[in-house]
Amino acid sequence: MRKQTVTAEDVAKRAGVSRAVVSRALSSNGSISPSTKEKVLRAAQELGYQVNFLAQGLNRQRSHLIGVIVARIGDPFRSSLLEGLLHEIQRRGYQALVTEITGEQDLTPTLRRFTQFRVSGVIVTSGKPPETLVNECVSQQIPVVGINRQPDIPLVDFVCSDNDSGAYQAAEQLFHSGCRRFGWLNNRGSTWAGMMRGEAFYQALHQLGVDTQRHISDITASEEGYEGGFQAARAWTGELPAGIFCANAQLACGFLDGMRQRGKFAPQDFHLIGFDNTPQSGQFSYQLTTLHQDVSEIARRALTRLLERAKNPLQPSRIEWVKVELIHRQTSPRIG
Amino acid sequence: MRKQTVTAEDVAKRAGVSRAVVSRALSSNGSISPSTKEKVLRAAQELGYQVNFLAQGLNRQRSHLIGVIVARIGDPFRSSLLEGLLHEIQRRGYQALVTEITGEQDLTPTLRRFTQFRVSGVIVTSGKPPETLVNECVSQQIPVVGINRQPDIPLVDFVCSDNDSGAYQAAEQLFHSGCRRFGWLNNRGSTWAGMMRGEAFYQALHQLGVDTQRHISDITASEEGYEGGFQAARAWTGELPAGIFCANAQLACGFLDGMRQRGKFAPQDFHLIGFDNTPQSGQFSYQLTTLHQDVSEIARRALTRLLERAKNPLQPSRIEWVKVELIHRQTSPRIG
DNA sequence: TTGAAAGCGTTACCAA
DNA sequence: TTGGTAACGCTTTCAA
Repeated sequence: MRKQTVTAEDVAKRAGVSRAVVSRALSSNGSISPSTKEKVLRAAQELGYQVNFLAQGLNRQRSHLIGVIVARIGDPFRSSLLEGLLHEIQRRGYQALVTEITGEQDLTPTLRRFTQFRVSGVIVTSGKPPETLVNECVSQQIPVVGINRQPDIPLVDFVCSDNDSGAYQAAEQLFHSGCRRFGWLNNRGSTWAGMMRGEAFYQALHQLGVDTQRHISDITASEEGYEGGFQAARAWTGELPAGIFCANAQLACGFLDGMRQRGKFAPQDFHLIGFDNTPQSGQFSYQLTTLHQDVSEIARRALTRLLERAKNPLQPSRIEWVKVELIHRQTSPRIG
Repeated sequence: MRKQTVTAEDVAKRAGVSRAVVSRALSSNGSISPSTKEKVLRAAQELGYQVNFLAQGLNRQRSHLIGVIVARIGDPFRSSLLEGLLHEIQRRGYQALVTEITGEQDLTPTLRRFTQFRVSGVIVTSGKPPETLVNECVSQQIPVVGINRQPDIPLVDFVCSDNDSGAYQAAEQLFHSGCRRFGWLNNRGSTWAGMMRGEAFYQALHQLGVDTQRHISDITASEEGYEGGFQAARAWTGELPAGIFCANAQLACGFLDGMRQRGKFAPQDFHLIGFDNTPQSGQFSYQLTTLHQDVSEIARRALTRLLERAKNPLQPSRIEWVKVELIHRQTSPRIG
């Protein structure tokens, strides 16, 4: 019975050279004459040689793996972000190691596992990794980048959608549509990004001359997602604000439906602007005016930051803000 | 400058034993006295020792990685299936290697990459891997399991939702609701699962005494997903069938919206039953009657099959049908 | 430009 | 029960 897998040794033998030469031919790392290189390549081809990434990684102290931490993939925005990341990771010749966490407590074992695989980098799209853990990564020269997370960890880069700009655009759209009473819809225990959007919304309205104490109401959902928005709408008792801004699309769609059930519709009875521009928000039944997050661009930048920091691990932390764009749909139609 | 990573050697030194003993203490594989085992474990703990999975995998010829092939994660059903798989993979102590493919042509490089990482198994949720490639896996003792794929590859196991049963349940529900003219909605270039559902629907209606030649119409969407269903509804010219069964939830929601735009509503103007029970299908705006696919159960069985075949690579191919359940909602209300 | 050899960190076999 | 040692497959000095 012959050996199952063909190794560099086999290729070397066939090409009449040494293992070392084979390595050089394939990694184009170290000098080699064009003719032997071709000879080796042909031999490798003929034998169907495939590098053993485990051995390669062990030797180089780094695999071609990139760890991705996600949560609640069922959420449409999250899954589209993951899709963007996978695409970009593969495009750059890496392979994604994906872990879904269900809470902060999963972060430690996950990050640890990633280091055990000697990943080339870690992308965090959910949770807030404890600083000590991140330091472990840093000390092992593993770059970490956070997406839409609070950018306050040294030596970690962040790529975030421009929440401020989004909130301003929303505030202006609502204000110039004639709204004078406003609502801010978010769920209890929101993400950092959600909270940023809320704060910026208040600020923007303040700058537009709105009395933020008296004319903005917080609408707080007791849970996240569609269900949270739905319940919040059903539970709302006060007067309905004319213009409502919402932390994300799922909440917004739920709110829309909850209000619909009470016989209230946008844009007739209130305006509503969401965030994320998930596929669902564009569907006929919702047609939600919303801020588009450019997941492809976010993914591209995240990878760029990762690879750059791999070369230069101690450079200061960088934060990149990715432009968001207001998509005008029915729940707050374009003005004029 | 001290060494960056702590190795088994370091632990051995500290515990006053050999590397081999350390290995045994951690893998509980090979005999070791309880006292030394504890000693080693403590030393490992104190040093914060973590096994290098690359080295381990290289030696054992198998990593603790499981490759997962997906496509269009943006689709709600697909992302929930992925979620289920990730959960199950992690629960069993493995780590998922996820690759998104955009077409059949991505399959070969992906599968090849998986073998280069010496994965413990491959789960295919999209695409139909060429038999030669699968044989490569088989010859390397890498188990492959397909989910909702056509079960016709030797030495590969399959886990599928019970499309037949689902189609029968749908047919009965529609028939007993009084429908006598039927429609089957699917998109051009559908998946195998979609086609199975259609065939079974025809069969079921036939058994119920329906003249399948004259009383069932094919409604064929020119593209998949919501958009496809929406367009199909807008483009439909014939008489609207009383009871429509649809290959999946996205198509169904799109169809519902497309009809809604034309002033036609379910269940007043027609009945509609979808497949998948995605979160969206339960939302207030759709309330789609649909067949629930149990993704957790599918994931569990897939992993079970994978691990079992790892032990016994040459056993005959197995197909498991996972029960589906009709969820009664508004588009075809429960009878009686 | 090439080859020999020394690792990379584990595990598994074989003696002791 | 233990320790030595030979793999696992690749990369990378260092000489030649």
